[in-house]
Amino acid sequence: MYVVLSRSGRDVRAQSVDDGGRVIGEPQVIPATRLPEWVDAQEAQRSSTLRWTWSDTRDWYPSLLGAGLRVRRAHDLRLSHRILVGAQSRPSRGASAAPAQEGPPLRSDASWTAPEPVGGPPPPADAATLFDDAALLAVTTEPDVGVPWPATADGSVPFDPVEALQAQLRVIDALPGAAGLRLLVAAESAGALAAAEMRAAGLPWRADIHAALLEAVLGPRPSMGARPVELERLAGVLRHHLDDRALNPDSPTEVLRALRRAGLSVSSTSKWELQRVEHPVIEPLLEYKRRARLYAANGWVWLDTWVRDGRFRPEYVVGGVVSGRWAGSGGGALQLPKQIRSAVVADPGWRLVVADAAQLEPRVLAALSRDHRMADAGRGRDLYDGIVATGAVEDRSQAKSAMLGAMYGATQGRGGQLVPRLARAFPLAIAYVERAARAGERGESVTSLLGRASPQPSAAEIEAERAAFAADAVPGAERAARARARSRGRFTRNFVVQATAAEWALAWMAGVRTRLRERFPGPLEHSPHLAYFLHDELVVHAPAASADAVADIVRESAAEAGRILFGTFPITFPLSVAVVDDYSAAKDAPPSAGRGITDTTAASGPSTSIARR
DNA sequence: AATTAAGGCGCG
DNA sequence: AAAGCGCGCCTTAATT
Repeated sequence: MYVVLSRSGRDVRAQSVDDGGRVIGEPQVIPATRLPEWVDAQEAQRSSTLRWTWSDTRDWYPSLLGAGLRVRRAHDLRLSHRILVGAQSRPSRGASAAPAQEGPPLRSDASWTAPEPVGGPPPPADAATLFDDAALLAVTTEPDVGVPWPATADGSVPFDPVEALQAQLRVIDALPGAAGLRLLVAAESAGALAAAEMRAAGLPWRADIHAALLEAVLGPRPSMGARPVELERLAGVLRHHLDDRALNPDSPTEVLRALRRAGLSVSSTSKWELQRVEHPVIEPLLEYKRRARLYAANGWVWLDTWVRDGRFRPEYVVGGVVSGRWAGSGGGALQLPKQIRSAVVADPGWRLVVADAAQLEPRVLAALSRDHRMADAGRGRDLYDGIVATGAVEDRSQAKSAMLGAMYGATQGRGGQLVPRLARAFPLAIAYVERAARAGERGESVTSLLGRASPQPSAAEIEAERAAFAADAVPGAERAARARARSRGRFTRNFVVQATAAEWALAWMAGVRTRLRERFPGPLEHSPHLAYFLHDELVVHAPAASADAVADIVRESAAEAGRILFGTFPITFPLSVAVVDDYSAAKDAPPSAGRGITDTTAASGPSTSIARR
């Protein structure tokens, strides 16, 4: 049952709609000021079936959270729209593909859909080869406007969310993979709830600890525009070594020029290149860069801007990455340097439960491709160790390089060398990503397990590629076109894994938040709550007495996420779970603990354990 | 003066 | 172009 909310002056209209999209009864009108208590009452009466449906969780949920409520489930029309437009515009292909049944067109409004609206006829059903002109997609017009959709996020233009919901439900029913899409839309909406909750609660942050760390590394806070003394000192060392009194170490151009003048054969000033050069200037230069980065990205200005009342409240952008991963906005939420994680400290009497899914993406690939041998390799232990045990490669580091190489499309270097050995040991898994790569090279879209579609190449790119293979093409164009196609292939190759891993993570997070709410009801801030999320890692801020129960919840939810996505396929998703006072203490279990997947637990120190199904 | 691109580095 | 995916955001350099 959906309860669709919309604003009408100072009132809120609530219309019930059943799972088939049929309107149930008359709309109720609730004064906006009394919405929280009304929502609360509805949740209490029928929360297990009810799905709050609104244009945008970011517009509706914060005020409910502010009133001390948490809702169980939601349907975010904006996020669902985006997913469905992507799924709908994907041409079905292949001789055996079901006839296109795309349902009613959804309006693609640029202000609401992050991916560019795309559309196009299916390519020829026969197996088209790479760079065959026939394989390139022609691009047609956007789908017609079918569903009224607000042009602005505040819903100020006429917009009927009931109609929008009905259209979405019809589209889902009409698309192949409806069950997956239904799940995906629910998971994405749950993510939106979690993101709002995490922003509301914030990540506990000790500004004093952060500031002390800055002083230790940079010296006292400098006045505006001045360079911290430690950076100035290092700059002096660099100037001395490079014999350049005026060198600005922040200018890559100047530094590169000075390095070459000093006789170093480098083509850039990037860390990876400098690391392999022997010269007395390298060490202080890398040290300067490390500290300058801390100063610029997470220095005092960052602290002033982003930490208030002991909390860091970043904005999470749900589905902000094409793969469905979250992005962040403001404060570099998803790039918190490990260097400063010691400032993330639980409140007195509270703990951080830090959980990390071990080798999530390779495990997702094993399950996606139904590769039992790879799944076996990871059962109950570190997957890379398991790969070594099969004899495919010599050591863990090789296993990791090979795995990443396979998922990213490495052709050279260590990864490129090792992928063939992986392919012999795990042919199903490797074939899966290879197929995705070939599809991308042909200009096709690929999908995640639940049906999130990768964006298709733009009309301009396809046309440029076509032109590059014409008889009168400019010299070199063909090579460039092949490079672009390969680049697309690496993207689609990675997309199938990254996007499905993002779905696992959404399911995991959804399970955690639902269980936390059930087990520990009441306002967020007074009970265990999600505090941070980072692709394959979750942090729950919890009263110390509840930390062990929370750790169990996190593990149960991981196992459940595996079942939701992959059913009975025998894949495990081990977690390292640490109950700690500060975030930095959670990083990597001690070596004796077997890389973080043993069963030791202790209330006060770092501890790890494995999730089993 | 105000944007945009490039170089670089943090995270997964 | 790191050998190979996805991001955000900082400073400097280039362009309008």
